[in-house]
Amino acid sequence: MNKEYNFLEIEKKWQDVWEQEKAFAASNQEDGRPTFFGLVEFPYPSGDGLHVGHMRAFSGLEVVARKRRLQGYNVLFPIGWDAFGLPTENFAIKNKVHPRIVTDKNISNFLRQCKSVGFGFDYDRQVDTTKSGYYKWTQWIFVKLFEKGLAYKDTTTVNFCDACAVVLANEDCQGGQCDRCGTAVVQKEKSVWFLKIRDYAERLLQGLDTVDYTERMKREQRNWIGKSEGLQFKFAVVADQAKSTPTMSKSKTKGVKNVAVAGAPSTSTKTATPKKVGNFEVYTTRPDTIFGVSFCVLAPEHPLLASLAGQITNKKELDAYANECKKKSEFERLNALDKTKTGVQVQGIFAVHPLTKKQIPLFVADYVMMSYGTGAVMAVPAHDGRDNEFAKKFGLPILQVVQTADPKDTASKDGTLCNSDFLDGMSVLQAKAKMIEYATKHKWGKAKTDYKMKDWAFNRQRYWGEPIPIVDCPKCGFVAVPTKDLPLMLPHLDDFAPGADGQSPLSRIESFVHCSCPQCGGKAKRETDTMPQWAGSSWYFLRYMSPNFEGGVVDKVAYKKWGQVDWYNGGMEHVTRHLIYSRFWNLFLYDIGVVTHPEPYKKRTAQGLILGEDGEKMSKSRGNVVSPDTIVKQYGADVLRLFVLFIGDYEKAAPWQSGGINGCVRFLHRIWALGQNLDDSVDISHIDVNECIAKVDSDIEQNKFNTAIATLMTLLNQMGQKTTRRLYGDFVKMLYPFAPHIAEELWQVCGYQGRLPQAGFAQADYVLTAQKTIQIPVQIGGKLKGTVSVLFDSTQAQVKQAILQDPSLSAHLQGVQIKKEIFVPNRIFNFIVG
RNA sequence: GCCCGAGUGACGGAAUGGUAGACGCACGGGACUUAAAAUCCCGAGGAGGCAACUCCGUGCCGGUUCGAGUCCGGCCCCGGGCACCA
Repeated sequence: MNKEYNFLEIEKKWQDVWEQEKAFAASNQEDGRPTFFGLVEFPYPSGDGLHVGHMRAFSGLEVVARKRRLQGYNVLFPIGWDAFGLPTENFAIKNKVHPRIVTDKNISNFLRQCKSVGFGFDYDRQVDTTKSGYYKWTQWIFVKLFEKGLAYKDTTTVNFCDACAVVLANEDCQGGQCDRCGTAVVQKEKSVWFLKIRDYAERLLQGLDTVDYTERMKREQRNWIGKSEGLQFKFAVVADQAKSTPTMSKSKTKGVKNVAVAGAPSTSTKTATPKKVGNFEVYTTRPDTIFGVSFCVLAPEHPLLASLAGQITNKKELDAYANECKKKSEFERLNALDKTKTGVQVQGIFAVHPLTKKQIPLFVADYVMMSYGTGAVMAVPAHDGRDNEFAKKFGLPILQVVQTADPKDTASKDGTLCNSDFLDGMSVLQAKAKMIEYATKHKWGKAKTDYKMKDWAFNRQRYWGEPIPIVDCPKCGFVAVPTKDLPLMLPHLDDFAPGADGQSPLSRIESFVHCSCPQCGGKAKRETDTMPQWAGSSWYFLRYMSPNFEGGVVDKVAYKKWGQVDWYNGGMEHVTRHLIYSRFWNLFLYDIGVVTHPEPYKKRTAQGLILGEDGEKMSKSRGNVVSPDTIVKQYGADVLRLFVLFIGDYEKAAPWQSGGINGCVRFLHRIWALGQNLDDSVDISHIDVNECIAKVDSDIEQNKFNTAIATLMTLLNQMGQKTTRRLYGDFVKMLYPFAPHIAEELWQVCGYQGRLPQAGFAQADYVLTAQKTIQIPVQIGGKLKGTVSVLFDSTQAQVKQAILQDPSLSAHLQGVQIKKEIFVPNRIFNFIVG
C-alpha cells in the first residue's frame, strides 16, 4: 500500500458498498444470533436540514450498533421521520406549497445527510408518520382508546397559543410558553378531546422502577406525574345569620340539607342556629395541621360561588375579581415579580370547621387553582408559606399547631403537634395517619391520592396531522370510524391556513365534514381537528419491527423477535413529553394485548447539546449553527463522527470548537501512515494492549465516547512509527465503530482477511512478553516525595527494598521514626512518621 | 421557594479515596525546507532557584483520613427541572 489518505474517495466508495450490500439490514429471521434494538429519536424533517447536534445524538448509538455488529449481533438500528407538524405547515402556508411536497423534499435531504456521514441505519425500514399506511394505525390506536373510554371530549379551560392558533397539552407549554413559538399561553374555554393519561399515572410511576433510565430522567418523570397523598374532606357552609333574612331563598345546590349544624359555634355571638346552605371539598397533604385552619380559600371560578349566589352578599365583587384573574395569562401569573397575594372575602357565608365547629371565613384568591385538587384549600397560615402570606395581608389569625426544634422553621415536617386536641404530642407522621383514620371513621373525609399530571389535550386545529377518526351523530353521539374504513385519509387541500375563528382547515371541506353515521347510517358530521405531533411518535418504535405489516400495529412474529427497545437515546427535553406519552400508549397497547412488554424501552440515555461556538444554544436566529455538510465536505465524515463524540462528555452540553477538529484530522492521517509500516518484528511489549481494549469496550457501553477515543489516541502514540500486523488490525477494529470508512479501507488495503464487521471485536488476550514495570508513588508523612520503579504486583517488602535502594528517597527516611507503613499494591507506599 | 447537576490550565475536557491536569486544541522551542504550509521531535499549572529542588495549587470556609478534585458539614456562583400543586 502506498496511497495518500483520500477521504472523499474512500467515503464514497464504502457508502456505495454498504448501500449495495444492504450492510445494515436487520433480519427478522431466526438465525441464532443475539439481537440488539438500538433506537434514536426520529427527527422532525425541517427545512434547515440536520445540524451537528443531530449528528451527535445519532452518533452515540451508531457507535454501539457498529460495535454490536462486530460482536456478531443481529442489529436493528432504524431511522424514520416524525413529519407531521406545525413548522412544515407554516412553511407551506407562507410559500404556498403543499406540505406533502415540503415534507418529501425535507426527508430526502435528511436522508442524504444521514448517508453522507455513513450512519448505519436500516434504510429499508424507514417510517414516515405522514404516510397513510402509517397513520392508519395511529388512528386505529386512537379508536381503541376511544372504545375503552380513554378518549373523551370535554368543554373546559385549556392552554391556548394565540400565535399558533391551537390548543396545547400541558406537556406542550412547560414554563407557561408555547413549545413551538415561545408565545405566552393563555387559558381559553374550549371543547377538547382528552386522553385519560391520568388513569395511567400510578402505573407510569411504578413502571419507572423496572427500567434502566438515568436517575435524573426518573426524577423528572416522577416530578411531572406529581403524586401526592393526603386527605380529602368536606367543609359545611352556613349562611351568616346576621346578614341573611329568615325568608331567604332556598339553595338550588344538589344535596344541600337544611339541617342545623350541631353545637353552637364558640366564636359566634349570634344566637340563632346557623343554617347549612352547602358544602365544598378540600384536599390537603397536611391533615395533621387541621386544628390550625383559620380560613378557607376557593379558586375564583369555584362552582360553589355560583350555586350559593343567593346567600353571597358580594357576588358582584367576586365576579369582578374572577374576571381580573382570567385576564392574566398563566405566563404572567408564573413570572410576575409581584407575587403578593390578592383575594376577596366571600360575604354572607362561612365555612364550618369539621372538628371545632367554629365558623371560619371564606375567601376567593387566585393562588388556589381550580385545576388541582378540589379547587379549594384549608388554610393553615402557621405552616404554609402561601397561607401565611395571605393571612398577614388580610389580618387573619395564625395558629401554630406543630412545634419544631427551631421556632422559625414552621414548615418543618419533623415537629410535634400542639394546640391540636387529641393529636397533641404526636409526630407529624403519626398525626397525619391518625387524622385520616379519624376522618374516615367519622365519615367526613377519606384518604386521597392526587397527581399533578393532567389528561392529555389531544386535538389541534390544524391541517398537517392525522385526522381524528370520530363522527358526531345527532342520534348516536360520538362514534368511531370503523377499522375497515381506516385510514381516514387526510383530504387534499389547497388552502390549509387555519380558520380565523379557530376552526380547523378541514372544517371547510364539505365533502369531508358531511358523512353518514357508521352506527345508524343517518346524517352526521366528522371531527375536523387533527392529532398532535406526539401521536405519531408515541408508537413508531413498534412500526420499525415490521414497517410494512398490513394486519396491525406490529406483526406478532416480528414483535416476538425484537420486543423491547434495548437502548433508546434522545434528548432530555423529551423526558416529560414524548417519553411519557409513548410509555402511556405502550402500556395501553399492553392492556389490549397488542404488545407483551408493559415498558417500551429497557434503557434510556440522553446526549448533551452541541452549543454554538459562542457557548449559546445553536439557532438560526443567533447565526451560530454548524452544518454537517460543511464539515463532511471539508474534512470528511469520519472526522465529523469522531469530533462530535470527542468534543466532551456525551451526556453534557459542549460548545463547538472549530479549532479542535484538527486533532481528529491528524489522528486519522497518522493512523493511515502507520498502516504503511507494519512490521511483525517490532517489540510491542511496552504496550498494555489488553487494558486498552477493555477500556474502549467498557467506555463505549457507558456512553464515554470521548475517553474511548482518547484511549485509541494514546494507543496510537504508543505504537509510534511501526507496529505489528495483529496490533494494527485490532486497532482498526476498535476504530471501526467511530470511523467506519477509513477502518474498512485500511482493513482491506493492509491485506487483512475477510471484511470488517465480520472480523469480530478486538480480543483482549495479548500475551505480555515482558514483565510490566510500574511507577509507585512514595509518600513520607503524607507528602509525596517521589516514585519508585518496580515490577507489577510487587510485594510490600519488594517495594520497600526498592525505596531503600533509591538514594534520594532513602535520604528522606534518614533520622525519622517510622511509625507505620501503608501499602496499597500497585498504588502507593506511604511511611507514617513520628 | 423546592429538587437535581456542575465549578479543575488560555480553551474542550481526564482522574475505582492513592503521582491532579490523561487525550486534544491553542502556544513556545527545535528538525526538515530557499521559504512557507504540512509533518516529526521537545517543552509547558503557578511562584522561586543556574540547578538538584522547594513552596503553593481542582469556587470559598471547616471537618474525616496515613492520604481528599473525589467523602461529610456550612457557604458562593453557574446550569437544568418543577413551581401559588394545597
